[in-house]
Amino acid sequence: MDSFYDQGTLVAVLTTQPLDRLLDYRAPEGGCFQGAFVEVPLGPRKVLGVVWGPGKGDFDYAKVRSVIRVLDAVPMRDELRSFLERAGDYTLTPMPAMLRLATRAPGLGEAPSMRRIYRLGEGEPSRLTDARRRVLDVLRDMGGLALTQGELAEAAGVTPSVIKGLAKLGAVREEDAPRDTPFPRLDADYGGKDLAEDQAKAAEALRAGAASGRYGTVLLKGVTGSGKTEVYLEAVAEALRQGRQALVLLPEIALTAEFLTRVEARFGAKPAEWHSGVTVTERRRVWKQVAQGGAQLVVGARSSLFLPFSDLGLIVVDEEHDTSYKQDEGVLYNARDMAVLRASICSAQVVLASATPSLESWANADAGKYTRLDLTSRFGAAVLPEMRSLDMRGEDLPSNRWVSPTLQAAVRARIAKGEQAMLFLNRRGYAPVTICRACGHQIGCPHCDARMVEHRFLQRLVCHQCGETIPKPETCPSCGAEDKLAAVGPGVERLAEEAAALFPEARLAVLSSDLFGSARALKEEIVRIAEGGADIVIGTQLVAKGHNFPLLTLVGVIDADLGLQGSDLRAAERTFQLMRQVAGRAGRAEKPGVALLQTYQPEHPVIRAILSGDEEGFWKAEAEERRAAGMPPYGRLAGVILSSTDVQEVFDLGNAMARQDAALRRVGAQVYGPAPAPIARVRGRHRVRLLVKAPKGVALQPALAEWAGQFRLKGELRMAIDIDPQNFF
DNA sequence: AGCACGCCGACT
DNA sequence: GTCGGCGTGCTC
Repeated sequence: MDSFYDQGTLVAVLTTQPLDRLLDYRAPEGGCFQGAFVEVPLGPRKVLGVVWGPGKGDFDYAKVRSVIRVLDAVPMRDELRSFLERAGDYTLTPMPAMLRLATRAPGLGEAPSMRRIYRLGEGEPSRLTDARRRVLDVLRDMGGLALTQGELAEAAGVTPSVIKGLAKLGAVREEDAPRDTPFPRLDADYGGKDLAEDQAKAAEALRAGAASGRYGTVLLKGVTGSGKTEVYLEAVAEALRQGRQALVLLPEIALTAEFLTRVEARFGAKPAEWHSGVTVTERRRVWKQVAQGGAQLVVGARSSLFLPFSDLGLIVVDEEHDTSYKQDEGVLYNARDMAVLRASICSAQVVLASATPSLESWANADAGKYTRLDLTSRFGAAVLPEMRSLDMRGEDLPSNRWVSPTLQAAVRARIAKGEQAMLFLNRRGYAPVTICRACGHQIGCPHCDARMVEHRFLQRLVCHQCGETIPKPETCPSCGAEDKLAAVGPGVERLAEEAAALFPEARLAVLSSDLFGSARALKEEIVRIAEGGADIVIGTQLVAKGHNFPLLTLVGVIDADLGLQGSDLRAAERTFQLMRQVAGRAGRAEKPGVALLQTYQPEHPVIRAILSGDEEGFWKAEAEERRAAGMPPYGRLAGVILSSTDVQEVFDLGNAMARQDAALRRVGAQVYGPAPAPIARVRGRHRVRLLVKAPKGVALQPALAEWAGQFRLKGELRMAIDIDPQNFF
């Protein structure tokens, strides 16, 4: 049970201000509970804080100030407090920053705001006009439910003055109701579907886990279209039956709309939604209702892991391999790992769902830490696509053309049958490089070391690193030559241009994240395509993320080699996941699909693993390589990124850090670098990277903290420590 | 994060 | 002599 502190006793308060320790305050009038959200004086300001525990009493008692007030919010539970502490320890993030993650709700402490609502009253209007009757009819149809003035006026087709008039007569009742209302109850037994045999088996295992009331992690592996979602929704249903809350994490906001519809079909109502696209009032409602138990299910982005659940019993991480679960700015955490941590603290179940699990999760299942459930058969009549490589060394293709004759013929055959074909290229824009044919100059970003990517659609050059855009120059910025700038290499926009020339009668649709102003527009386009509104779909990574295109029977992967090269230790794994997912697009409904992979290295182990469908073989080989190299998940890595506007400064600090590494050597860790980070300049800041590699099982974080703590950061210098780095830039 | 204190260069 | 640059330190 949470402790209570009487008025005047010392309490230690964690604030959202970047202080490196807790501060003592006197408990306010009326006392406060541990975990209470409070407003405290800090110098001349009032700041947000949480009562973290008893005061230490090591500060001059006369100088200790009082908590100003306890905010109107459910006190933070012990479970969330210890989650924040352990997540902060793990990621080496200062506690104030962790608290900020957990308090990202505007007006969190304000008294519940009210709004005026209208329901049917007792009185009879003296004169029943047409407009007045419509209003009363609407309210009668609501069966006692109340509406806001705006809602009522619109539903009845009247102006607000009609409602005001009825209110005066007592025919409708005016009331004040809290704005932050609970979410509609979800019915665990509302719309269950018939499950295929292996789905039913997996669902039963998940239900048993959710009913156990204990911690456990399940890796739910199922090929695209095997019905993973239906299966894990059964785990959600069980958590709801147990009276506990559930959280479903999705990697991409664009996927939530489709998912919400499925939840509604299964549980009869929409769940709470939490991501950057949600309005501020709705965010506050979600935050408060999650704490009060008025939200049973939250669907959200990684930040929803830090919501103040009153009794969280299940966390689903959908597409658990997705790299966007790793935050790469601000607090660097991996939502997949943090989900497991939070679940272990609050005795919840975790479901990691993926068609192509990360090597980490595969290894954890292999080692027996996670339970593994496999869905093998695809739902309905669909079967896995047939996959073949197209050896580009044998294809006759002019330069600046990327669709091989073999692929062209395959596309034509599909269109002729009234089916859809997809051309996949994981490169946004028109051309990745703009080069001057006179002097060889490549146009780069003025602030970063990245090349500017031509976006013909926008008629500009765009830096994919910092977002800088410039109009496409007429003359070479280096030698001044006119009309010599050439677009080199393919992007989806250019691929679309080529496809339009190759297949003039076909209807094309291009799916690239930067062609849509909003998630809604993108969603509409996806629906249009799914309904047969296009013959050829041209897309980037976006298309690999779980949309259902029933008419699609051919996927052509334009450059299967993209991503195989490079120094990224996960390049092979990523390529494997991406290729399998894209290939999984083909033939999800009744029509069997074919996936054709254009490659210059058909004998590459990754390409061969994809084609042979020997996933276990791929994982085992990849795991063996990582084990031999002492790399994650069989060893530990941490990245240190130093940045400054001054190049010399960053390298000086990097070298000093590499030299004074005694704290690291003591635990058997090694430092590599400093090296220019792969993108050595971002938004005008020079970046240098050090990599720390340690054996598995050593206490790496304390050693890193001691090591990094030796160095004082002056002026513009910044240091970010990235535990378990995913992106190697 | 803010804000105050404090120690060195160009102004009335 | 003083106004102000931002480096350093403190906030219960």
